Amino acid sequence: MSPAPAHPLEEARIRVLAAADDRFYECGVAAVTVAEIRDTAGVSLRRLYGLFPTKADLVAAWLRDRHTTWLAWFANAVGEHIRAGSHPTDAVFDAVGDWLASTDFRGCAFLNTLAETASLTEEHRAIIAAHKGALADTLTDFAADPDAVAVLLDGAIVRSAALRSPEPIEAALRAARQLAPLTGAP
Amino acid sequence: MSPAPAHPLEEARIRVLAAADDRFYECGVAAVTVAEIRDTAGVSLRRLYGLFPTKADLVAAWLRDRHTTWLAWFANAVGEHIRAGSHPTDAVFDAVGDWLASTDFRGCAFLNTLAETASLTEEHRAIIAAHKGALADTLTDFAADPDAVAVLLDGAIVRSAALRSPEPIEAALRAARQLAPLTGAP
DNA sequence: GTTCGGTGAGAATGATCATTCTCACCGACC
DNA sequence: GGTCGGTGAGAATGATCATTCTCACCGAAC
Repeated sequence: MSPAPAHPLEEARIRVLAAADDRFYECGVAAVTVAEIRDTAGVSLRRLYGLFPTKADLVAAWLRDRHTTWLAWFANAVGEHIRAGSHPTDAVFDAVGDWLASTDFRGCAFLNTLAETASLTEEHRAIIAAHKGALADTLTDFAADPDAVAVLLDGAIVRSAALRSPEPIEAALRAARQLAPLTGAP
Repeated sequence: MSPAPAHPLEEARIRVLAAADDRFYECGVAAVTVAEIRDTAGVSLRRLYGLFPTKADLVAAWLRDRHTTWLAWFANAVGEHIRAGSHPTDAVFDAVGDWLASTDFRGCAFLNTLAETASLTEEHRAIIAAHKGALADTLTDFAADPDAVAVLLDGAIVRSAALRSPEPIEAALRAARQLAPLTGAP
């Protein structure tokens, strides 16, 4: 059904990145060993190191991959809520609210990784900053003050992780509804 | 000026907690070794382990200590801004804005520690949740919707750390000013 | 003066990793 | 059939820790 992978190498790369996303997000970068990624991906250590010469390289590739994937998921989820009748600003919070309520929610992967200062490279920091910038950019289509909505979203995400409850998204939505509306929106 | 320490033991405990706060906040819990805490505090490993049987115990004591210290600093800083003429809600953002702009700002210690899932105990998680709950409680005096303001504050803190700019606090303040005002406040 | 509980300094222990290396194997080409 | 580049499996290497242990020392009590 899916297009055949160009190379066995490409296929291994995809499996490794999927394993990295699974393990790194659930347990944090520092807590996951390269051996665990190898086992989850079902590739040999040799191939893993051939694809990503160091663990830091793998982390960077994972962050880049998740940056793309998460924003795509987000745009799609917001679109679905809008199509289901939500006001654009509300839809943004509905989408994130769905995520917060999912059982495998573990906070924002980028903020979590940023907090693991131990082995973070400058490249990692740049990817994380770019992701948070891109989130605000995405919101330009849905809110009059995208930076303010981004603050509400990230605040709800981290407080939800800390308090272990999806409740903060409701406080965030209450606040968002009092913000100046998007001019010219339907 | 300060009351004389009851015991040399008590004095050592204070120095260890100060060292822990200095190192853990700057570098993250996982990146700081027990030996580094010993050197910074100037106590022997033996005494350190006598005071805190495991590193996890030290982390828990540090979190509890910082919980008290940070909230006291926050209440005081907000009070100063109010005395200087700020509106109560504004004062909350002024206080956090000062912190974000300081050179040693490294995000929220509690959220950072939460992200280091590796060796986090249930006790740690409980202290972190309690801290975030207490922050919202503190805001009851300064805002009509303390949970919404807490979301704005935490969002500004993490986005400021990720983007490496104190700018998000301004977006948060813009949003806060559009929130329903505190009824009965001066 | 001697003895003893407690102490500092720092070495020893035992884990846990990231990364590299070894070796036996396989399929492609001659 | 034989050779060879590349591969999987997993052992070896070298660090880095948290935690414990050793030993020599000091001041107090007798």
